[in-house]
Formats: sequence, structure tokens, C-alpha cells
Amino acid sequence: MSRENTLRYVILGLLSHKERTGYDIKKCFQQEVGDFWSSRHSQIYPEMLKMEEQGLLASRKAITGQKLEKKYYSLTDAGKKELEEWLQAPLGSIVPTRDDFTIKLYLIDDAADPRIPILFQQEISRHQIHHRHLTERWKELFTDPEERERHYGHALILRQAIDREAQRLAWLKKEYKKLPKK
Amino acid sequence: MSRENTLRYVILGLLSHKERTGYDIKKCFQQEVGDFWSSRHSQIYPEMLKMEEQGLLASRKAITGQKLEKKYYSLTDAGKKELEEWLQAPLGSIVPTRDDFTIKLYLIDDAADPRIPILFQQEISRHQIHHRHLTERWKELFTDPEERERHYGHALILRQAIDREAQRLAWLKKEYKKLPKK
DNA sequence: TAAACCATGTAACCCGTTACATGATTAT
DNA sequence: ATAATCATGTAACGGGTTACATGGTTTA
Repeated sequence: MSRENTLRYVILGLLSHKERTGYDIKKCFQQEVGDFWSSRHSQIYPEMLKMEEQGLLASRKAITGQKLEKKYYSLTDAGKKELEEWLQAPLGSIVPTRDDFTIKLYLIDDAADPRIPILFQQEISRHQIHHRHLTERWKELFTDPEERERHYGHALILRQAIDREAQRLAWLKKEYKKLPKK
Repeated sequence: MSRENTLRYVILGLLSHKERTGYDIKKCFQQEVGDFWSSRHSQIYPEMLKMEEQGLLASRKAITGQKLEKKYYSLTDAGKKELEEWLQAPLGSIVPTRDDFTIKLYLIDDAADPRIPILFQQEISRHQIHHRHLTERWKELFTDPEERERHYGHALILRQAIDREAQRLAWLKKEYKKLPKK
């Protein structure tokens, strides 16, 4: 958990190019952004209300169909300033992994334990799924090289995530093979 | 955040070979274990009390010096069973990165933005620090190859963490060089 | 004797998840 | 018609951090 209310800055960032509703933000988190940050609508709506009260966001209402109200939020000058400041603020220090595979391996600690190969299989499987998912996303978004240029940051972090998964899978398979045969 | 009360299992794991006090657990998190999992004493003590109430832990009191009371906890049979079950339970699915460098890069998104090289410098710096820290730890613990065999899991995850940091640093430096000169 | 460390707890608060709750619109 | 999706909220709870609070022991 980033305790520094990062959600607020992500929202500011997502609103920095165009106005959006809370629902739009929610959809972002279900789509591409969700690979890097996500929150539920039950956290998004109250947060945006608070940000409006604090003068970081402005809103206008619009009607779709007969009565469905949408609330479009946009950045105020204070909101823009808040975002700029955060973007320039130093990064936090690196926090513990808190990854269940890692901690289980630490606690079992014995290469001959029969639970070790199972653990590796599970870990390999979930990273394969994740790797495939990210690769799919890449194809969707960045098959066109022009898109890669238009969205430098996004392409970069997605590429990096894919490489990381590939490297992790290679490491896992290597260590899996080295396990003592029972 | 692992929402599944992982702390409880980490505590069970740390108690599985010898009895310890809450303070001992806290010290573990400040030392080697802390690279992979950590919690504060204000969370540890109440959690251990609850685990005792639930019959997972047993405790005995001891006096150091004239009156300083220590409370040593150990696993009950129920506690051992709980730990075994968790160790065999399937791993959770992979969660979003929630890393501030990543999300900032996503939000800036423009290779020509002057904040990008600064961001890279910050990221490189904090990973260098972390890499050095982990390498130090390795020297401390695993210079002796026999220790590496005695603590297979620990050696493995530490090695993996070091490799990951090294690979990440290489990637960061490569991309930093590719940035457009201003 | 003073500082650092040992040792154990509680309280307030923040972030995030799950569940509760409601109603409109669109596509089949 | 009905299911899926759009749209916006609130409530309860769990896990984690910071701060509050207290006292004993060891080491320089």
C-alpha cells in the first residue's frame, strides 16, 4: 500500500487531459490503467467529492437520455498545481515485497520439502497468466508503432512489465529444474 | 497490501522452529525478514494476543533481571495446522504494481517532458541504494556456502531480489540513455 | 547517570475491500 | 421484456501506520 493517498494523484492525472466522471475513472482502472493502479468505485466517488470540496476539482452535471445524471469533473488551477507538485516530488523508498510466494519460500526454507515444487508450479502458472495478459494488452494498444510514440510512458511501463514477467518466468523455470528429484 | 491477514501466517512461520516474544518478531522485521515482510509492534502485539485467544498460540512468561516480563509464544497444534494449510493454499492472483515511478511515467507519458530524466535519476538512485543493501545482506548471511544450503529458501529469494534489482537498474540506465537530448 | 535498547501495550486515523442500495439506459 | 451496462452513492470492516503511553535493563 502506498499510504500517501496516491489515488488522489492518479485521479488528477487522469483528469489532466480531459474531464471525466467517476464512472469513467472506474472504467480506466478496469482497463489498461488497471495493470498499474486500481481502485473501486466505492473509494473513487467519495475521494472525488472530497477533492471537489478541497477545491482541486470542479464539476458540471449533464443529462443522458431523460434523467440520468452524469457528473463531469475537471481540474481547477489548485488541482493542476497539486498534480505538478506530486509529479516532481521525490519517489518514496522501496518497500518490502510482501509477495506470498516469496514469503512461503522463506518459511519453508528446505530444498527437499515436497511443498516446494508445488509452490513453484503455482508461481509459474500465475506468472504465465499475467505475462499472457500483458502481451495481449500490448498487441491491443501498441501494434501500431505510432501509438508507441504517442504514448511513450504507457508503452514503456507496459514493455517493462512484460520483460519483468518474462525474466521472472525464466528464473522460476531454471530454479524449478534445479530442485532435487524426490 | 495482502488483505488475507498474511501477518498471522508469517508469525506462525517464525514461531515454527522456536518460541519467540512479540519483540523478537518485531526485530525479525527490522532485520533480514524485513526485506520481504514487515509490520510494526503496534500491529504485532494485538495480533498475537488474538491468535492466542483463538488457540493458535500458547504463551509462557519469563522474568529478565528483577521484574522485566517477557512473554514467549509458541505454536499449538491448531497453530501448526493453520500454518500447514496456508503453506499449501493456492497463491493469490497478481495485483497491480502500485509503484509511484511507474504511475508517474504513465501520467507524464511524453518522452520530451523535462521531468522524465529527473524521474529516471530518482528511480535509478533508489534502486541502487536497495541493490547495495541487498548485496550487503547477502555478504552478511551467505558468504559461507554451507549457510546457503542450510537456508535454501532464504538464499533463493535474496538472490532473486538482487538479480531483479540488477536487471531493473540495467533497464533504467538503457532507457535513460535513449531519452531525447534536450 | 544518561543514553540506548528491551519490552508491551492502546488509540486515532487512513487506505482499501466487500457488501448494501438505488435507479436509468441500451442492446438483444 | 430482460439482461447488461451506465451511473452514483453509503456502511461496515480489516489491515496498516503514526502517535501515545509506560516502565525495566544494559552499556558507556
